[in-house]
Amino acid sequence: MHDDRWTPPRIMLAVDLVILTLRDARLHVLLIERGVAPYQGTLALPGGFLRDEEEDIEAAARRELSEEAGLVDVHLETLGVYGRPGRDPRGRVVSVAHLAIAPSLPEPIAGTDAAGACWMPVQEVLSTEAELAFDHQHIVRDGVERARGKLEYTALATAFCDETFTISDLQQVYEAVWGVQLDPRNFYRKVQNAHGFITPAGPMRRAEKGRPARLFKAGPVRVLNPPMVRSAQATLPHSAKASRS
Amino acid sequence: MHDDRWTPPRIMLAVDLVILTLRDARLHVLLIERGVAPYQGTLALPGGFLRDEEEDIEAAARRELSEEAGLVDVHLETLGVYGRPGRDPRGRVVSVAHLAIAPSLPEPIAGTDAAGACWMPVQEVLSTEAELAFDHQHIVRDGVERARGKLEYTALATAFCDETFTISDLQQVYEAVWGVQLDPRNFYRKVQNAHGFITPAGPMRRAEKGRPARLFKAGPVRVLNPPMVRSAQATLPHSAKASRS
DNA sequence: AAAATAGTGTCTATAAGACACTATCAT
DNA sequence: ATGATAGTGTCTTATAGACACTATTTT
Repeated sequence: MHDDRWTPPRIMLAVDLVILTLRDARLHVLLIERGVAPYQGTLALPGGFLRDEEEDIEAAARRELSEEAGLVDVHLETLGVYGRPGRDPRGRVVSVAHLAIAPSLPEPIAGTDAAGACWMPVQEVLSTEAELAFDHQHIVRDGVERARGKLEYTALATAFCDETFTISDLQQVYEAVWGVQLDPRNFYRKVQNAHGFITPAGPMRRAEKGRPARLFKAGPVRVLNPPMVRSAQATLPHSAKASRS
Repeated sequence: MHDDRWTPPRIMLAVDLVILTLRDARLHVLLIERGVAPYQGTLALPGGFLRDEEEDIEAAARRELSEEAGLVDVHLETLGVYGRPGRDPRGRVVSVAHLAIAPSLPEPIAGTDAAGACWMPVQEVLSTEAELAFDHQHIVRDGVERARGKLEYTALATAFCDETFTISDLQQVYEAVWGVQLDPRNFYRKVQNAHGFITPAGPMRRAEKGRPARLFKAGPVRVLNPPMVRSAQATLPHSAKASRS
């Protein structure tokens, strides 16, 4: 079928990171201004090549997460493979994209590298045309889609929160990621009924403006049952809908 | 931070295929007996290296699908990346696993290559220890998990069926992939209520033993609403459960 | 007291699961 | 007629969404 001397082609393997977080109730993604060609000066996802032939892919992703964003111990999962020929002018580069979820952080970045790192609202990234380097806008879109879907049937939302959080903190996550408004009363009930989703974190409380809320921490369960269905209606209590009757 | 002459390592990229189908109401996966080292003589997933540096990854997967299984025009999606160092004794090989779903086929294989190809019940593959080459058992497990999950909220089940099919054909898919038994009456209602899941295919029918059934074809919708929830109970009408009362 | 957020309860529509019943074929 | 599979209807229970109401804080 083919030449006996044939050997497989060698390609370059990169990891890219879609790092999502919440900043003032809006979903943001971490972008870095590229310092070198190609796409010098253009915004791009943090990432880089495998360091050597022995490095594990997830280890490389965690290394970039630490080097470029100063993040450790955050949720990290494989998002997909992006390897279309021609996506990188340097040659055949196949990138393994990862999705990372970080709790809200005060600083834009506390990392070591990456002077030009910034948190950018996802909405802006996805609405603009040809703003990001490579196929990174497409990767961001896929990452956000993944997060939206997993919020429904897994406990991923807690990855956006600090160690302890209130139920409205959690609601803000759902509202920001899904881009909808939810009824706090029904949300409260659904979260409580999802067995193992959240567990009380001591009798502590926290205040600021209204009645102090109970604190919770992530529960033991990763798959929600019943799931937090994102059904058709966005539950804007009784507004909008335009005039109808 | 690093040497100016540093260049990224070059790795070998492979594609592997988890091809699932139904054979006499059981879920099967296509395996091939390896003809060359490493793992010569061991069962493995069909797959192979990228042919050249220009070949697109999905194109390579479709090529292997055709060469090794004789399949064209079947459902194909990326499953994941398997690149742990040491998984292949030939060096650093990163494999992009794909999930393919084929309708029931009479022949074991009609392909060109692959003399030693065979359909193997998934249950056997997953229950045996260290039976498959490389990390392929793990990949099969992930592929089956993916299929199980997607059956719930997408129209993937129709990919297991021929162009036209009956509702019990579809039910067999769910029962085989999930490994449960479902009530035909409730299944009928749920499938019909999932808007756009299936559409009638002419006034044609088909018979064999009982009353002829209506024929349907895959509908336009890819995401099911409402989903086909695989809830806790397996709905074995009124059997088993062991003696209890 | 007023404003604001936290948390509970109640009502209604919808969907899931259990299962009786009717329909249409081959033999 | 009988057996087998297809398809419909009905009942009960659980859950989603709408929303009234109570609780606990700050100002």
